[in-house]
Amino acid sequence: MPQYPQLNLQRFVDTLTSHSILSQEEQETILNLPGHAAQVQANRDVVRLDEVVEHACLIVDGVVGRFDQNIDGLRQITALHIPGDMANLHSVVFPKATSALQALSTTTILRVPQAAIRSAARAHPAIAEALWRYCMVDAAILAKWVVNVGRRDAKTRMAHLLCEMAMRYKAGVVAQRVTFDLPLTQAHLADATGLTSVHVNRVLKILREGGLATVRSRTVSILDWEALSELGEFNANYLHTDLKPEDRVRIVEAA
Amino acid sequence: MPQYPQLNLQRFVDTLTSHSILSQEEQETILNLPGHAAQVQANRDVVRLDEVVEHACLIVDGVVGRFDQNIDGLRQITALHIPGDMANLHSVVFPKATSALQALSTTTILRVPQAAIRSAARAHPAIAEALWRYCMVDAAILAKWVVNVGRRDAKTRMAHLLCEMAMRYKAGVVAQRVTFDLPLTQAHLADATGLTSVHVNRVLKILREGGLATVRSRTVSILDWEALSELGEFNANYLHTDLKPEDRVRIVEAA
DNA sequence: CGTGACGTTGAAGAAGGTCAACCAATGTGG
DNA sequence: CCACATTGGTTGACCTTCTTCAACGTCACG
Repeated sequence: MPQYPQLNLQRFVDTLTSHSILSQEEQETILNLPGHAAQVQANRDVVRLDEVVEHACLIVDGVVGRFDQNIDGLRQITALHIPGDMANLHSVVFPKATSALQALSTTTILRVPQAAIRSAARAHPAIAEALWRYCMVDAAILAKWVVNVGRRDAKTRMAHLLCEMAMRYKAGVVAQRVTFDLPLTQAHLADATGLTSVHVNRVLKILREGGLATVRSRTVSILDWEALSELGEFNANYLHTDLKPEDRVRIVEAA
Repeated sequence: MPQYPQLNLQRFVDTLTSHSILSQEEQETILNLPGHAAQVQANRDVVRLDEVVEHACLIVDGVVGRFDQNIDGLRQITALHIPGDMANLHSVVFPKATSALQALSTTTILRVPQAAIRSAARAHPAIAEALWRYCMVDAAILAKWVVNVGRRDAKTRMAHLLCEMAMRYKAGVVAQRVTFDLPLTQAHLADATGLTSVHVNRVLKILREGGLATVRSRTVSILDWEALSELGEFNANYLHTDLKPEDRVRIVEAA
């Protein structure tokens, strides 16, 4: 299946071009990046802590979490990566992993050699710039998570997370309803929100009984987008999706 | 005072070269960046939310915080920037601010035009690379803050923050003691740790009475570095300071 | 059909928040 | 130079949220 990488890289290019301006040639350079697919079982590391990484991981299917933990082994997820995301693009500039990446469900990834990404970036400064910008969107999400975990109560936290994931999955809102696949356990949601799984369970019950959303182990159904996003104090700006064309950026002049 | 920018930019170059490899010429290019100094009073915005920024801010003196808040106006600091830090370097690739920057004490900043930074990056790919890497260190700190706020109790959180700031101030450990200037109020510490100022006060009392550290409104004295860093579960790796020369990175080949 | 992973629920307890008062230091205008 | 206001720090009493612990349910799978 020679088209396999291209097919999946297209989603990455789509993300890049949603905030950066890339010429046709530059886009094709990215589409032609090599990569080999691999499957990772749930709860297996994609990247181990302190590993020196030689590939960036494009998520093709499934979900991958970036993990850290406190001394008691209490885990905290600092990022969730879904299909189309380049999970550890930052390793292009920092090869040694400062946190582990773990598959949260059976996941298909495309390993793209950093050497190839680097030479693409070297050949096309606009690509380097777009990759940098991509990393900064990740950082903006991270900053929101600090606020979420630091200053919001459990219901609000969970609502915010569900809204964020809905937007990132580009799940369409139809008649206030949104449905998407989120293959996470309640324990994973707990690790992402800084709660216990018991409390996550109670919070989900409240959301369910309030008619806001139902979360089964694989699918999220938001029943009242308006209400849930208000509860979650959710404003999608920080995701930098769907930027108007005039808001997209390019510093490097055209070739 | 024509040497003024250079003097302060030197600290920024030092930070860059602590994880990136830059030639003499590249370093000088950064040192020769233009910039004009400005004073900002405590609690005044350096950058307003949604403002389209034309300058990056090098902190010369004082402390600046990156602020976000929940719907009730409860504030959360997502980053603290101290002298030598380029507070909003990411605005080079994302000019529109997604969070406000506010001075926490009377602060002197050096505003460096983005146009100049961009042309330096354009002329020297290694500079672009080093700036990208700098942003990724910021992001690594952010990820640690998520863990701190999400999974640690109040004492541990505060201890971790104090250790982090001590390291970033490069305050030397002398006979287990460390002292440095941290011009923050307890309310600021609360906003950084996701606690209330009342509880910050109680936690600081515990640290004081345990002989671990004293925090006055302007100076932090860590009395027992060993004990405080253990309590705070602090491991400095993520700060990427003092990398061994062979761990520093350069992708772009030498000119 | 047993075993393990995941979800659900209740009861009790702890960590931290809220409210309110008061103190000390500093600054300001008369 | 004093009256007063303001800001930041301190403390106590009470209350809420979330955690902890423990039990049990349910579904999938070997």
